[in-house]
Amino acid sequence: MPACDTTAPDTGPRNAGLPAIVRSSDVLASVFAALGDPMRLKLVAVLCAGGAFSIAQLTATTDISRQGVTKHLQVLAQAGLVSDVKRGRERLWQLEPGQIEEAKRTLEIIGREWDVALSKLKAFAEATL
Amino acid sequence: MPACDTTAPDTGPRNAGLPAIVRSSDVLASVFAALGDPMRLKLVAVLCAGGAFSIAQLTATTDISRQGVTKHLQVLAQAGLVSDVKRGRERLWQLEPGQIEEAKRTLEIIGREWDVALSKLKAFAEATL
DNA sequence: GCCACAAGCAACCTTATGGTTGCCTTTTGA
DNA sequence: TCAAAAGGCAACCATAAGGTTGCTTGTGGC
Repeated sequence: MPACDTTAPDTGPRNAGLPAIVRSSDVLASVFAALGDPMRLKLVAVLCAGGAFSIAQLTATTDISRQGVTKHLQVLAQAGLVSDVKRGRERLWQLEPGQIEEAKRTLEIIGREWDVALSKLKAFAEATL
Repeated sequence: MPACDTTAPDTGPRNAGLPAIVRSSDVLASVFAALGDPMRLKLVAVLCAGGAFSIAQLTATTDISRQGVTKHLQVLAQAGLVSDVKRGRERLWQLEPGQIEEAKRTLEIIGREWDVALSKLKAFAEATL
């Protein structure tokens, strides 16, 4: 897969102040991708509501197999959204809110930039009318 | 273990006060999934920085084919993140910030719930020491 | 020491996804 | 009026993703 570099060609929509979003887009995309599945979203919701749970406990809240849950947890872990701790013969999973904060901040930036762009567009339209 | 069962009267993580997240999880997941790809994230960044662009213009900012860009735009559109307007022989795409706001709000909720859960856990731990 | 429970590993299957190419339709403008 | 630009449609390909089953390993309790 192409690495999606930060400097776009100058033709067309030049990167007029492209937000820092694009720079770390791979990490960020992996976070969004991890949240982009109903089952994982549910697991996150369960974890964020409860604290730390074992795989068996988490599996009980779903209707898929334990292995399925494990795979989802690994996806979430790889995106840095959850972390695990071994305790005895079980492994407890809990939320790691850092990346969630990061993702939230990105969405804030997008929204803000968009507002700026919109107002510029509007000003331009009014000026040329 | 689930710490102090203030609201959760059961063994596992039953739907103990699951946030409203889960209800509309499918729509929400599709939004996150749409953002969960570096190329689409870049397209969103370009759109949010610039206003409205044609497919050809957007393609010029990437290194994939026009058809590839079209597919990505359709994914974004299906998630409600962008919308299009036909103008002459070209089709202009622009951001639709509603769903982005929604996603941001969800992440806020997750973060908040998690804080609450954490403080409960902490209180419990301190009480039993 | 032994049994049962929690989890890990690995193979496998099916479908979705990201990307391509080739060709057709619509619109523009000289 | 007709060539070229913008885009749509459809087929195709490779690989990743979601899920399963079966078996092995590790731990705890009696």
